Amino acid sequence: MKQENQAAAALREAGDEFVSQWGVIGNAWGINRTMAQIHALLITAPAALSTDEIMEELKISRGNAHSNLRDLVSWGLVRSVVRKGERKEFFEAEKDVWKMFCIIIRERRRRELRPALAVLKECSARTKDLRGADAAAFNKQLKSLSDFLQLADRMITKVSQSEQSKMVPWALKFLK
Amino acid sequence: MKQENQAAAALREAGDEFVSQWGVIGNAWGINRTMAQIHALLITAPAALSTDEIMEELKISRGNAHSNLRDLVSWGLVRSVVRKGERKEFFEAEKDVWKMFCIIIRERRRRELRPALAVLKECSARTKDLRGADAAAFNKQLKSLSDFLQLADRMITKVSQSEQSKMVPWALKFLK
DNA sequence: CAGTAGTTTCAGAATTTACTGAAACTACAT
DNA sequence: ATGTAGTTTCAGTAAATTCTGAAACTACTG
Repeated sequence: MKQENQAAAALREAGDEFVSQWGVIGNAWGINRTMAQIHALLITAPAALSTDEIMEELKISRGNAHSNLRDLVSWGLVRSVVRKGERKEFFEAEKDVWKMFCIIIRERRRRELRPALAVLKECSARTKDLRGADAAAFNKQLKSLSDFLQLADRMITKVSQSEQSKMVPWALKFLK
Repeated sequence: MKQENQAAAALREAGDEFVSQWGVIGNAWGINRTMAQIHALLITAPAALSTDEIMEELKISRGNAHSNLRDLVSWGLVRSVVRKGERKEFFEAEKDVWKMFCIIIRERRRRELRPALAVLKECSARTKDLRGADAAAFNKQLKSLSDFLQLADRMITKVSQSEQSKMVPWALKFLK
C-alpha cells in the first residue's frame, strides 16, 4: 500500500512536469500555453476528463478551459464524449501519434499554407505583364516561392493520406 | 517615360502589397509581423538595403528595424554586407527558396524539436520503472511521441543536407 | 584629437493576446 | 413549471509582446 502510493505520487509528479513543460514547448512552437497544456494532459490521461477536472488540474478558469477546449476540438485533436448516465461532457484526445501528426499538418496546410499561396498568386498576377528587369526579378522570386509552397502542399496531402505502417518503414529506408 | 513610371509605380504597389500581406501570413505562422515584413522586403528587393531604407519603407523605428534584423541574421536568413566606400551596413536575404527552407527547418529543429525531445526523455526516464497500468500507459505514450519526433529529427537532418536538384525530382516521383 | 556617421541598447508606451469570473443560456429532471 | 447541473459568452483585467525614441556607444575621418 505504501509503495503503491509512492508510485502513484511519482506518476502524478511526472505527469505534472510533462504538462507544465509541454506548455513551454508549445509556446516556443507558437501555440498558446494553456492549449498545449490541456493537450498534454489529455494525451497522457488514462481516461476522458471533464472541464472541471481540467480546471482543477491546471488551476485555470472555466472560461479559459472552455475556449481552449473548443479550439482543440476545432483542430480535430480532441473530441468530446458523453458517459452514459452522466450529464457532464468529457474530453479525450486523439492519442495515436501518426494521426495527430496528420491532423496537424492538414490543418496547418489549410490555415497557413493556402492563405500564403493566395497572397503569392495575387502579387504574382499583378506583376506578370510589367516590363523591366526589376519587375521580372520580382515576379520570378514570387514564382519560386509559390512553386515551392505548392509542392509542399501536395506533399502534405499525400503524406497525410498515407498509413503510418507504410510511411515509417519508408522513411527509415530513406534515411539509410 | 510615362509608361516607365506607370510600370515602376505598379511594381512598387505590388511589392508593398506583398510585404504587407506577408506580415499577416508570418503572423499566422507565429512569426513577428515586422520580422516577416522585413524578410519579404529583402527577398524581393533588387539590391541590399540599409537600416534607414527599411525604416522608411516599413515606417518603423530604428530600434524595431535593428532588433528584427538582428533576429533575421541570427536565423541565418539575412546577412549584412558592406559596400566599398560606404560606412553604412546593408542587408540582403538568402533568396534561394530551397536554401531558405533548409535554414528554417534546421533552425526549428534546433530551437523547437530538440527541447521537446529533451522534455520527453526526462519525463520518460522518471516513469520508466514505475509499476502499474497507468504508469506503463503514460510511459508508452511518451515513448511514441519521442520516437516520432526522433524520426522527424533525422528526416530534417537528411533532407536539409540534400541538394534541391535531387530532392525536387524525387518529391515529384513520390507524388505520382 | 574633435567631429561625424552609424549602431546598439533599453526604459517606458502602445498594442496584442490570454484569462477571469460572473451572468446568461440550455437542457434535462422532478 | 421550477429547479438544477452544466455550458457558453463576454466585458473587463492581467500579462506578454512589440515598438518607439532618445541616449550611450563605437568606429571612422580629417
